[in-house]
Amino acid sequence: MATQPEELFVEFLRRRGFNITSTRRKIVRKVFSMHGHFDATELWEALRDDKVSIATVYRTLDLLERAGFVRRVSFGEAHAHYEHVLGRNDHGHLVCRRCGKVIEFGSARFRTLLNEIAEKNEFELQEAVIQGFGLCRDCRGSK
Amino acid sequence: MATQPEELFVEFLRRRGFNITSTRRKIVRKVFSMHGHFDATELWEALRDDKVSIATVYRTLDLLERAGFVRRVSFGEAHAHYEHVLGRNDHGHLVCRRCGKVIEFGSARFRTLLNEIAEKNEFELQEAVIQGFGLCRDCRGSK
DNA sequence: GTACGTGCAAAGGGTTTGCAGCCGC
DNA sequence: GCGGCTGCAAACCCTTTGCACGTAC
Repeated sequence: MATQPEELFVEFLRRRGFNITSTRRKIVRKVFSMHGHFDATELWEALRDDKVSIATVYRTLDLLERAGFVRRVSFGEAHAHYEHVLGRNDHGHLVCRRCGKVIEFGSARFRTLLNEIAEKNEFELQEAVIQGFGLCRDCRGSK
Repeated sequence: MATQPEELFVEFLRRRGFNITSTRRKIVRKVFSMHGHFDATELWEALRDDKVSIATVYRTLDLLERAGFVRRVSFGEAHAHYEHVLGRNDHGHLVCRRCGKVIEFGSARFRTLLNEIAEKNEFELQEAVIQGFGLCRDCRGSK
């Protein structure tokens, strides 16, 4: 049984009847080599040697998101950011409004609370977003 | 001392040296007559009789956001949503991915947890976003 | 060989901006 | 009257899409 992201994605494609192409392999590989968060353009630039079009980057990110390999996150900017999901625990973000730095923290306790609330509302919870906005240590002083 | 949103906003404008215009008054008034969440276009349509341009709607929303009268919220769509803030408690959202319904819940306990985490990271917390995505009661069945 | 995937360029949708005229102060 | 405010239209940016060609199967 496959455990590498690339192979897991290939399995996903096979199971769903999608073609397994070298472009898709290159993109997944790159996605999982990215540290932290990235947007579509950053990913595309990281792939410049592979001559992949930005359109295909978007299409593959969409596929990866549906497959649950990648999660779209929003840091208050207009455009989307992504993070890969495999082998990561639930976590939230503290986002600095001044320098954009993102601090992650475990969000298990938030999950528990939110599950209670979802249950009370007969809501089927699929995903939780826990984020704090403000100023990081380095930026507090230079207000 | 003013307590109506419109008068509070006028005070804010005066204090900051902005002009108090009839357009700005119309927009605040309409913002605080909106129930729940709205986007810029919905607000603009609600103002159609007042012949306000969409550009001014955006500019005034920006002003209202800086003044802390309005909060920008993201429901996973590409464009921004807003909600007014005055006289409202901290709350989070459960967003239905199928029908878009938004259920609000009190988020005081989340705040407490998040404050602890912020403190540990020497992070100055200004705002918290607590959101759950999934399926509401009505949409669970018709999956 | 057929259907799906890709690159390219153009279109799309939400948001911002430059500018000329208008209005608050 | 001056400087900020507004409407208009054009510009912007990120994202999606139509189409012709390429590639997996």
